[in-house]
Amino acid sequence: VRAAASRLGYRASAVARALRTQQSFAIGVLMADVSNSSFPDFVRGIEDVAQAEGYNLLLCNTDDVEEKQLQEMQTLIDRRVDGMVLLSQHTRSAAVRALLEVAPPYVLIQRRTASFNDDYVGSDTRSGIAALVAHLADLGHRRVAFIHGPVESSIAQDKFQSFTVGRRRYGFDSDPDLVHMGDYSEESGHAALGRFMSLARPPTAIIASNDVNALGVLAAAAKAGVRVPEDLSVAGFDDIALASHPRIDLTTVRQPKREMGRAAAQLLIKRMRAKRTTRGKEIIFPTALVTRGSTAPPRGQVGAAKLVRRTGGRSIRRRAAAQS
Amino acid sequence: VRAAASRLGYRASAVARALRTQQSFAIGVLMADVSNSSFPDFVRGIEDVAQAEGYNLLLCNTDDVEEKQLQEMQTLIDRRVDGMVLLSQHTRSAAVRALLEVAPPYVLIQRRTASFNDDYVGSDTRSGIAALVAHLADLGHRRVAFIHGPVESSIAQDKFQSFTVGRRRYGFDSDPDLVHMGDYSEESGHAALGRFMSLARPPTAIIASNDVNALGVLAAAAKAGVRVPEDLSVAGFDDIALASHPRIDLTTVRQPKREMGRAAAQLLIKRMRAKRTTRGKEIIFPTALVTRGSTAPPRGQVGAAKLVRRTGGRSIRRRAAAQS
DNA sequence: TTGTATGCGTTATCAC
DNA sequence: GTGATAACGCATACAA
Repeated sequence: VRAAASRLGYRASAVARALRTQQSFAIGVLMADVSNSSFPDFVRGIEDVAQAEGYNLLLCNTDDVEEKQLQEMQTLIDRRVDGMVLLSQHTRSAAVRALLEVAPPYVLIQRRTASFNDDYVGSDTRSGIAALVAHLADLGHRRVAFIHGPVESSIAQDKFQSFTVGRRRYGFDSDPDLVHMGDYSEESGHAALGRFMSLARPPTAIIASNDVNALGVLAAAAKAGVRVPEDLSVAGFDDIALASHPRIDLTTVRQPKREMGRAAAQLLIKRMRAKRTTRGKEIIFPTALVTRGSTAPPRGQVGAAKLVRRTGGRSIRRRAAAQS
Repeated sequence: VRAAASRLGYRASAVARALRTQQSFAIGVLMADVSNSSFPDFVRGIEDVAQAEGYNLLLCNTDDVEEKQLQEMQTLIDRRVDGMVLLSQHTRSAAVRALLEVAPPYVLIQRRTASFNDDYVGSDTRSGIAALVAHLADLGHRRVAFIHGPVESSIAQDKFQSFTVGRRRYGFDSDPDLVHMGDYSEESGHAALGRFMSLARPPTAIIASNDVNALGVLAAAAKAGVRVPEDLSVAGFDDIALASHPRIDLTTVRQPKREMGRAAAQLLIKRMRAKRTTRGKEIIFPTALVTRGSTAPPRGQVGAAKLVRRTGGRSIRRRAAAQS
């Protein structure tokens, strides 16, 4: 009957359907900036399962500005998205919590709120940093600088805490000067290197807040004539695509970003489909130390070098996962 | 009257409004893969103006597979997006054209369809490649290899044509072996280097299909012990963020991607608001040669090196724009 | 200005 | 099963 008419170009309106059924099959994704290399992998993972489950993604850039984030969240709510993914967003302020209160189901990635009952996908950053610190200690480093990520970021705080634990354990120097309060940007790495290298006693290694940040350190080092790893070891966190490039060859901690994005989307969709509200679930992915050429024994520590047997090429040491 | 009730959490439904007004204030963006570094900058530019104009972005990954693209396009149409941005997508096949026929306004980025009357935003790739070829010729290169992007890409074809013109002009060798049919991937660069270097007479320089592709060449060169630029000059196209990193330091052709994204969104919105249909408009951005450390005179051409005065640091030569 | 009815294109409900 | 009808939440047109 209507088959004939339908064949000739008719397509049901998803808008009308959304109004009628009260579900839009749209998922909002909030992030600081798509063009920051830290994020696209997560987005891709989210889209992988969203697409498979018939959902579309609404992308919002917040530039890490809470004001913009609130605005975009409101927009997504107005659009009646079925769910939201908050990728490394502000999650603790009263204004954000108030909006989340009236928001559709959501899941957090890379910014936890221990005090709240949210769905969360993250990675075992503490173990990752611990492995990294152990690696540097093995190489013989005792004067290790640390670039702190955004102060309000729970992940950045976790990393720092894990660093302090390791620092104590291995007897690293703990001058306040060896900690730079920065963020995840490349510029921040640039600035940090400048500060660290102008110290009376510069560090022999730097742990950056993440890979993008570490790229800034590497760039600044190259410009300043500081050789890596001969004069200075540098490590990052993330294992972005570039980190493995031979020209960069950055020791870092890998976290499976695309997988994490997938998991977040799955968690979210599950939550969206759930009839009754249950406790927030956390999925923590294991991290893995990826040893590359940017870390080596410190100068004048030739002895220590012998302690470390470089196997064939690069080595990846996996850390146990804490799944909950 | 209603002010009171409104204050207590009421928010108009964008879904209902969309149904009623027949405009969704959503723009669909189709791209191969967000996690490919070539794309996020464009997306960011699109979002800049979309956001300012009250539109939201629906993101779709097509993996450069026409089948997926068609599917996503259909989804966007079903969702009644007000417009679509086709970022380096298939645009010539009958199936795609048929869908575009019934689609809302759209704009093409980085894949032109001269035979159709579409809105288009691109960059002056020909001039860019011409400048690059001239640069290599100035350095003394006469045996220059070329990695061809996806065969169906109009941009890739443009680049190749411009290359052949320059090749003839400067009397470069024109062995068929010096052209590798590849794509924009890093792997493609890897493969190309292997093939070129195993030639009886390897090239002294390689022009990659884009920066990501060039990164693959650099990586493969590093692994194969081919020194850049001493043994081989390498150039890319795009000027992605990493290209300027001191460790990469890639000579390339810059195109203002974020600006192009912005222009595309503006063009699209203009088209969406237009009452009568007008001719398709093309906006071509100028490109600029960015000379960095990955290109140098070929071995045994010390004389030629003198022809080129490296000014201070890096030099950027701007090319005139063709605006239409 | 303020109020009331109608329709956007679906899905769901109800009667047949 | 098949077909008519209401309702989703707005905007608009029209009446008051």
